[in-house]
Amino acid sequence: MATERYNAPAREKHWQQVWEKADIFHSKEDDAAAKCYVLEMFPYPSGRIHMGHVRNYAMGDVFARYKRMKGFSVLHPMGWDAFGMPAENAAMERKVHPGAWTYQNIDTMRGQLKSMGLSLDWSREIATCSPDYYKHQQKLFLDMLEKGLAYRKSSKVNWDPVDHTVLANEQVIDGRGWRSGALVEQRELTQWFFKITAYAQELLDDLDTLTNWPEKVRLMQANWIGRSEGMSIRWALDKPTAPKGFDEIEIYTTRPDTLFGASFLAVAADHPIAKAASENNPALAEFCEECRRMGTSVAAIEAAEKLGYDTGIRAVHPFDKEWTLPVYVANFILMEYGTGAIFGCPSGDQRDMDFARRYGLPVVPVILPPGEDAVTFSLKNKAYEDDGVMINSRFLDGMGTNDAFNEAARRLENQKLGGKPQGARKVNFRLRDWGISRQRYWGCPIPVVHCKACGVVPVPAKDLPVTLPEDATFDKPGNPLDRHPTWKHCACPKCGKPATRETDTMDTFVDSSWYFVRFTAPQAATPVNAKAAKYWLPVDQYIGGIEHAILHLLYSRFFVRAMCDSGHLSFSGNTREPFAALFTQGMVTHETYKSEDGFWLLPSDVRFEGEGSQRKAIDVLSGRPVTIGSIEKMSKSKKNLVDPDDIITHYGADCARWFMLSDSPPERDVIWTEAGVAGAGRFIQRVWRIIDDVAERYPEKLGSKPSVFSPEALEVRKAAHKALDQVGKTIEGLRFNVAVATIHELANVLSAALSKSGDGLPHAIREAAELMTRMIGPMMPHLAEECWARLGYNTLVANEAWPAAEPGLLVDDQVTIAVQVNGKRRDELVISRSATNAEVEAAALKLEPVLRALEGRTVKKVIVVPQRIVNVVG
RNA sequence: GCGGACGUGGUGGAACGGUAGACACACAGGACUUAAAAUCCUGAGUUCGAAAGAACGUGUGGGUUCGAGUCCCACCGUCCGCACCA
Repeated sequence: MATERYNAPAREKHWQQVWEKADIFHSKEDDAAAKCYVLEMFPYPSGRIHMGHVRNYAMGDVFARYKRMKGFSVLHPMGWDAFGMPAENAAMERKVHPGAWTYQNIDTMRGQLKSMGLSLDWSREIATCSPDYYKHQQKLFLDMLEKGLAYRKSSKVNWDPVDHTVLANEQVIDGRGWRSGALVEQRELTQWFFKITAYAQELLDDLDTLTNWPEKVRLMQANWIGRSEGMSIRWALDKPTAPKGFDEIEIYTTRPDTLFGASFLAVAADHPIAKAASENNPALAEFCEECRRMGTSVAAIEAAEKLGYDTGIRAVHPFDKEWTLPVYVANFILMEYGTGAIFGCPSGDQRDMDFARRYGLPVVPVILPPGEDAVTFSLKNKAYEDDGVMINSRFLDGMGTNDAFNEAARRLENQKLGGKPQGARKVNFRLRDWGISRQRYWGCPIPVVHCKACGVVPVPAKDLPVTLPEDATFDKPGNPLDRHPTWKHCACPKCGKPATRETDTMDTFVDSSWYFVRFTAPQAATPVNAKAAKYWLPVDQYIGGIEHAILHLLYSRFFVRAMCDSGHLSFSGNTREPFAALFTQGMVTHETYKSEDGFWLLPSDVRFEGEGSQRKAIDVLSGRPVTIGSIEKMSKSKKNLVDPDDIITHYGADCARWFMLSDSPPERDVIWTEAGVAGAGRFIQRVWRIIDDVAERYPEKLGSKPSVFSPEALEVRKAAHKALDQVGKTIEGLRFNVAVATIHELANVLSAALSKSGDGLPHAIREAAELMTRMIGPMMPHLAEECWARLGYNTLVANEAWPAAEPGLLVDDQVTIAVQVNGKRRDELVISRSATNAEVEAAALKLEPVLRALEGRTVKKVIVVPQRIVNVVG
């Protein structure tokens, strides 16, 4: 019998050394084998790994190890998303250089990840802050610049007054910086942009090819891209009322069918006409200023308030020269979308309705909803925005919405204003170009030079990388590169005269938009090694947090396309998608604890008394009661953290991995509980005891199959092979919690079998033990090695093939069939698998509970689903 | 407001339209022990019943079906995303 407990922490170190010495996770391009590129989103080196990392990397590792065992040539790399603000904040607060801080964190976290026993190819490790990485990124930038995919323009930007930097629209959440939480201001600055909008249609269309992505993510991206089909329509302005130099206004609409319901036009505060009209109208100028101030922040909060100002200008209806409409400046019109001007149809749009009611404008219903009567139909204050039949619309009357759209469009296309068609069909996208300029030090320098004579001059490729100066200062806010005494001064690459470097660095999302490409050839002299990229890409299974559903994933999808179009990359298939399959795992959550005086407490500072509703928490230090709060995502601010290091040194990495994979479906949040971890730890000991027991009793490696198996032995064999089949399938589908349950079941069977006897049972038990050892290999790799060695093998489970289940053992000769009467289960029937429907029916009708349930009624019908169920209808 | 997901025992959760509650946690009883821990065995959806058994059970109400946790419709609740996108 097993005497010693399995000492996980000690044995895990041992097996990690064995793996490392054998260098078994080193991946190579092997044309003879099918490839599998498994990738988890690489971490930001914040200092220490957290439980979210443990969960993410445990899942990826199970998949990678399983695929290795299945014979795939696996690429499973790791690196560091190493540029970004926190390093600069650390520099400011603690007077350490961002680089030193970052690399120190990387060292710590690399050590932590290694202690998890992940099957990573560490020879491919990359850090995006290394010039070895970002010099290639600068080359990519230059080539995108040449192709017109990177450009500079002046634009209103989101300025974060705390971080002193520009933010992309995606980084502004509810009017606040995603990192600092500060209210974002609008500023006019010249910025670098990537032309992601050039790919809007392709990025949208190709979402359909991503069938192994969560539907939710595809939908979120589609909404973000925001395609709409409509028309731009030019309206003539009524001469006497128009400002100087303006004789028409162009609006964008998706509903030209509702033109006869129009009662006003509205333009954005930044619209040229609004500006012109403001010139000799101080009150209007003040109103426009007010709108701008509301900008991103307050507008979001006071979304309900629709305000406008009548410019006095009147526009002529495109279908009726005698009909003029007022032109307003309105706070709910965005200059950035469409043409920054609309026509308002109050009956067909709720915003327009609100506006019309506020300013006493006419409301003419033009669409009759299905089932309504034209005579009695009225709208009150609720617009009808759906389809219906046109009314009050002259030549459109009686048409359906679609036909009316087309008819209005046709007429406008053929109708001339100023010699040009008055209307044109137009597709509009919500997606805007990606602003990548950041006024920060710790990022990839944008490799261009500004010359008074030559303008913007790209740094020649031979002069790359443009590296960051080591001796920057971080003692005050603002851009350290800009205030550096010498760094920005250089000679113009074109004319040689004194010039200045670009001091903006790139958004760190650029770094993570192609790291998965670089992993395929991390030491290549060019950004991409074509052969390696062709072999490994796309990523076969990408795993990460749902929080990147839009930003990182959309940028990456854009970036690989830009890399293709600038000659760096080519895909063999007909889509250009970087991630063939995506899985978004849930968060790790934990209870929160608050002391009497309102401070958050770490779980390790709290002890518990009582159970269930009587459960009370007590502050370990003060002995005073603690309020148990809601279960939330583990975060530094709420202190509901459990340190992975503590778990790994106490219970071992396998335990942490196993717990993370147990119970909760991987896409859902998992609640970290002490009891759950302890349970996982107990199971590890149990597996060890079982294997130790088997090895003690049956020390011989599995030999040839005996000719006779007792029923008990056969049951064990069936259980083992069914489990093998099931575990393989569930890992394949990333349903780790089900795989865990299956292994539990097998352990139960195996442990029970040890107290039985019968022909062939030793063989069956030994076989089941050997199978189970390999089955746990992907999930608890260290324990598997220990068990495998105990079973007498000197090979590594990590190098073993995933065993093939015997098909004959996956099906039963005798099947249990449920017997229902009128859909209610009354009994069950054990019958030969090959029994005919008639035999099953006959057997079912003899069952006593069936007869009882029929209560003498005649049988009307019997439905037999072979090997599953019989339903007697009576 | 719009869009989406989800709702199953005390808890986490299983379940190709076919025996609901696998597996685990927690719980209770028992064995082992001087005792405890560890371990092993047993029990358990709810209600009625000593038991056999019966009725009711997957948020609520309808529907489709021989049969619904699963499909359809409406509602309630929870969570997430977007939010004046014309």
